[in-house]
Amino acid sequence: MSRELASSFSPADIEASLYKQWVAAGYFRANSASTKPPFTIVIPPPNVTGSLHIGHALDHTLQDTLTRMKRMKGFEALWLPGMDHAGIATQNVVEKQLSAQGISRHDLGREDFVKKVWEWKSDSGGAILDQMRRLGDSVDWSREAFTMNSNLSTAVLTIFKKLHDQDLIYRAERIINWCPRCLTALSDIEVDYHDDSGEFVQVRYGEGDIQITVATTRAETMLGDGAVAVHPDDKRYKHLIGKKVLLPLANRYIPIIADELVEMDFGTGAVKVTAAHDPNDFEMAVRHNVAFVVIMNEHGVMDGSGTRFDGMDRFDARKAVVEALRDEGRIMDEKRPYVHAVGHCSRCDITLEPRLSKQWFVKVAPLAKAAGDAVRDGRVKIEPEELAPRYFDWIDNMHDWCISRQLWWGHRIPVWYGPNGESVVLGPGESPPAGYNQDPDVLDTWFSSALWPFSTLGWPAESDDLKKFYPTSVLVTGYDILFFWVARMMMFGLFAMDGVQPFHTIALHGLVRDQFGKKMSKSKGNVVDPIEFMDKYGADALRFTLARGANPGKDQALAEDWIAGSRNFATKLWNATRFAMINGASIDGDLPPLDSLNAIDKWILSRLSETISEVDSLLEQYEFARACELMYHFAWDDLCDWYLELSKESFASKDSANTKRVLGFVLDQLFRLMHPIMPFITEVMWTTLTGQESLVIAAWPIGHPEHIDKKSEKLIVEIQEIITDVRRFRNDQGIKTSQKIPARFIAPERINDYADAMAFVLRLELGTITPSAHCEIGAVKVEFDLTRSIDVAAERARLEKDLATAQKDRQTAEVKLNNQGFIAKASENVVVEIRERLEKTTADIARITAQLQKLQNP
RNA sequence: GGGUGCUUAGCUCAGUGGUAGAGCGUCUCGUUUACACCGAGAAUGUCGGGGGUUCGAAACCCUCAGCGCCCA
Repeated sequence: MSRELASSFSPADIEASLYKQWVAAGYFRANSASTKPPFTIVIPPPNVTGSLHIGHALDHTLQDTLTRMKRMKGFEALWLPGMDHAGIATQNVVEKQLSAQGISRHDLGREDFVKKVWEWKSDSGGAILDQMRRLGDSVDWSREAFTMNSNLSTAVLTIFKKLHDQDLIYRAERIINWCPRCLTALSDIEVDYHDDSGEFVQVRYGEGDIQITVATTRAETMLGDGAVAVHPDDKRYKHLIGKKVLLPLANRYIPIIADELVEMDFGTGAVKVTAAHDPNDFEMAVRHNVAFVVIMNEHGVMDGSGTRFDGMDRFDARKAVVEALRDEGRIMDEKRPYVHAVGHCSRCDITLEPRLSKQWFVKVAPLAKAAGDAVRDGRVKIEPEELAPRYFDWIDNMHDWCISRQLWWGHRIPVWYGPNGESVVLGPGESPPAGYNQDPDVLDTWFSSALWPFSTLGWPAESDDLKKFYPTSVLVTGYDILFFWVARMMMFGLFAMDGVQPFHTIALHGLVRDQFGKKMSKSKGNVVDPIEFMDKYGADALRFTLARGANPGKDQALAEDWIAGSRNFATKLWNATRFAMINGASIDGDLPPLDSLNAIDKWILSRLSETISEVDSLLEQYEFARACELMYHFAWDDLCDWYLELSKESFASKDSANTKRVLGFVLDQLFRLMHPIMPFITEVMWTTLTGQESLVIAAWPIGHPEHIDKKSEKLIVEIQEIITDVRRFRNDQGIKTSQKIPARFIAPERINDYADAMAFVLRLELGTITPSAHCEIGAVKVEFDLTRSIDVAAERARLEKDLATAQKDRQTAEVKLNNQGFIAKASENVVVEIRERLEKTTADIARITAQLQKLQNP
């Protein structure tokens, strides 16, 4: 194995081949027969129609980081990949292709259409899978799953029957969200509400003594009114309750009813009740036995009202109805535009229509109760905790779930109807009686993805995978699909697996936003492409950027500059490693005994151990951003800026065996620590450094308590202060970095031991000199022979600034110590700390003042 | 309308009671035994407003204002 790195790091050259090697070596394959403890993550299945967007890149980076870390920690780590068949989305894609050829799915027929979709899937579906390889996802490809595969379909049939047998699935006529374009029912969560500019009109119903004015945003539905409702306590209308009022245009008489659902303060306090076209009205109608009048067909076209408006599109009808009412003098008030939230199809964005329709539902109450309790009693933890109330709020108030869809692509509802209206639910492998026909509808896609944590592991079979890897360890996903998917997995998981929760922890992350924190959207044109970023900066840079921005449950802003910054960080590490290896960094043999090391070596080992322990604990708590921050500063500041600089003198002149070994150790451990976040570059650097097989299967680093050395840390802080102050002096005096200055240290022995190292960093030539200037840092004096007089003004400015700082610091310390309350009540160590601060600043002030005086009267 | 979160440097964000931080950006200087995708140094904040608790508040409590998200 070559033990030298190329002069520059080129991600594009190595990433793809490294990934192939990892897969070929089988590192990502989990073994259900293993005796190691399991660690399982199932991937939130992307849509088969989807491609990798920046949100996936974040989600996958976090999951991969956890999986890789656990694998290194000795767990049998399984990250299970797969895709969702995405009913409506996929059907839409294929239908669009067909319509380009002038064919509709009905021309093909159901069987051929479904065949077409499968063909589409094998030709162009799953583009995202290759993009996951780019990102470095360490998923177990041998277990790749798809919600429409036969084993997952078996799971669907099994649970449908089980739910049905326990009366948790029923068929009923209800108001559901209907998409007049996709021609299917939608569940509540497939509805996107956004503000539309509509109208709000008040219409006078009735004649003579019996008149009442109602307010509505959907005037055309008045043709289907079955009643007018008022609040029972509303004095304005009390006398009208129970009377019948004339419904204009339709020329029918409808009752005036009283119901507490009506808000007295809203509009006129009287509302029209259109039982077949509004969910709230539906409820009232059931309570009061109001007639259901259907006036619109599945395409959103007026139909069945028996008026001249039949045949008009719903929006044309709205205008026409208002016009007709105006002609009759029945419009009492109009607000236009009236901006209000309107439901749209989450797939095609068309305005939805509430529609009375016979559909299949899951009775969620008992399931949701169990799903809420699992979190309430701590069996499932939501991270961050702040998001738990949102979960409860939703799951404790959930409506029954409409699961039937009028589509062809999906799991067909396993219910068969007999010639006389009988019905039978079939489990896997069962056949219907002769003459029975299957329900034409398919199940909501989320029905099958709710089974994902166990259907992918072989359920309902009692497979080895299921035994080994269920329940899964953690579910990592964006808070935006907490309701869509997470809650449903909770319900079905607890139900199907006899109360065993599908995962121990739900770790929620936020959304990726643009550099100004704005939501990314196609219309704003601020959408970024993760593939482009990987092409340009490498997968590691993208991963590091996303992980570094990932604070639990919080959105993150992302700018291309920041990915470039991560690339710079990768380059920095590369160059540092190259330099270290040229100077003989080594992992051969044991670390030298601690007491044989100099303070610089002891310090970096101490810092390394602290960093490892803290990063480990942060990653275990899903605190990716903070973990990255620590790694970044350890690597760049401690290691590159200080340790390597302070060690150069030793490499250049002395026996540096200890430092070479320590440096090798530090790099080895650091690469292990960073590998889960930046797998590619760390793999190349580590295998080159160590000559070993792969970091993917290397052991995770652990902190060494015996390496923690506060004394050395304190000493190095002192040395850093001295170096920084001398650099400031040189800078203020306009002395070039390259110019060597004769100098000497007057310092205590513990500092003086490192005079050579400091001199090397500071470009000082130590020796006997005639000083013409000096710096004082606490008890340390550094004298220089500048062979010219110093810039007095610059030096005075520098000292005066130091003086001001010291004075300010002393003052705040003094104020505290003069406060009797502080002395009496503050904790001992805080008081001691402030006393020390007072002493130090007092000494500093005296020293600086003396220097300033000398400057004036040399 | 109900719930919930946020407001800290020019920008994006950390910071759960003890001298205000990071990255990027800005300014000055610089090619010295890794690295200009770099180094050194510097500037920059009455921590949204007002009240309270406390010896001490960016942090805890109350209140107001603005912004955002979820649900209806």
